[in-house]
Amino acid sequence: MTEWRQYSELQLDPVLRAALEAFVDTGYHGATVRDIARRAGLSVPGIYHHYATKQDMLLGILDITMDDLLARSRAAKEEGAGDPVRSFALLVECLVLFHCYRRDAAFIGSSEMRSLEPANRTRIAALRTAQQRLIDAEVDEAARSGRFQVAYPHDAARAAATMCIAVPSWYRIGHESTPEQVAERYVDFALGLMHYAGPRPV
Amino acid sequence: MTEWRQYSELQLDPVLRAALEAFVDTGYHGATVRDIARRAGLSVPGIYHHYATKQDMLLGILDITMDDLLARSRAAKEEGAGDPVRSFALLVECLVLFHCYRRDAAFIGSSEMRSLEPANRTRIAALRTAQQRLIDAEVDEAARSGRFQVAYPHDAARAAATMCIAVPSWYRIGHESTPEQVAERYVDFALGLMHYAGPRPV
DNA sequence: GACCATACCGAACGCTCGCTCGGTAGCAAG
DNA sequence: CTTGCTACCGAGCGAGCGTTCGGTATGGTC
Repeated sequence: MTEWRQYSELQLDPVLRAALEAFVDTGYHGATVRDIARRAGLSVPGIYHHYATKQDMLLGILDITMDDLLARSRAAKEEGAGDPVRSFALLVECLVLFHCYRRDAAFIGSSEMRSLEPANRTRIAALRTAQQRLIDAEVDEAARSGRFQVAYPHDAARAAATMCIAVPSWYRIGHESTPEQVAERYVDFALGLMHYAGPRPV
Repeated sequence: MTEWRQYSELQLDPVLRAALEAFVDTGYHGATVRDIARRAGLSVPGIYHHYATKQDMLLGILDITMDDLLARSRAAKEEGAGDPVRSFALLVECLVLFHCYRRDAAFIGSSEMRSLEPANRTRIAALRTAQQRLIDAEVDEAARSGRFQVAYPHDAARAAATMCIAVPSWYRIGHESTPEQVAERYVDFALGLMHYAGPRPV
């Protein structure tokens, strides 16, 4: 994954695609297997031929989504290797692009964590923690070298991440701004939040 | 509401208190009326003596919560009247304190909007829009006078608000930081996000 | 003492839920 | 031309859902 800015349609089989639509509309508990089947153009047993339980559908969506995000984030971070301010800016850009282009999946990823059974939640939560640590590491280093003037680096990193994660709550494709425009603005917001005073690194 | 920084236990009757607990644990659709009844120490018909439907319980919680937030926000804004930077800072402080002290109710307020029936959603959404407009107005004015160096004031205001609204996703009372400490840090983050360079106004 | 409103409850109604049973249709391999 | 595999479906199971019915107990009013 070197082209982390490049997005084509998310690769989901028809069942997961239908499940994702249903979960976005009514939430995991509110979505019925009959509704998912109708959206997929299948019967209810047709759905169960592919996935053993509704829980497995949620888990499948979240696994694919988090793998995609982590791969892109690692590539973005790599692009700025050696310069923590630049790496941080690229991570924010990546996070916003992802939450615009993968809006539905990203939205489910943050809103339906609690609908996972404990063992599944533990696994997915670990992926989300890994994602946050990528950001924390760059902020820590930029703060240590004095380029970010921030007294509580982890709090600041979390604040920056959460404002990106909230993007799907208001953005959708077709919005007056493109994902690239939103990402550019959010990089600027995030650097400001860190009280970064130098030149914009992206 | 002049003492918008003061918090005592949220005034909810036993049924709404139980419903709020249940909604936080499993979400609106995942919570059952039997579960709410058990938490309230009542039978199922006992619950229906007080509220006609489960939907009315969600609506009651959201109404009380949004009224509380809006009253506090208007008071906070008033305290900085005449100085938009100060008003904005007070609004952010108020928003963070609220999302710490009223964590559960605030969490439901942002996560269960989609579980409201259309007519109810419209009403509550209007309250949330009013809340956002309070912030927008101050950011607009601070940007117009050049004290906030931000090219897209509404995007910046939304970014600032969403990072505050996300606080309940990680904070709970008993956290190593007090609500007042979190609020102070977030005011600093929000002002940085606006590229504010002057003295801290709070 | 009759009346009424408030605050509840045991039992159950009709429905929908996640999920399964016992199939069929199509197709490739032997 | 049988066998076996994949991809499905009509019908329905048992459980649990939101909600309701027909009560009872309590306490205040005239």
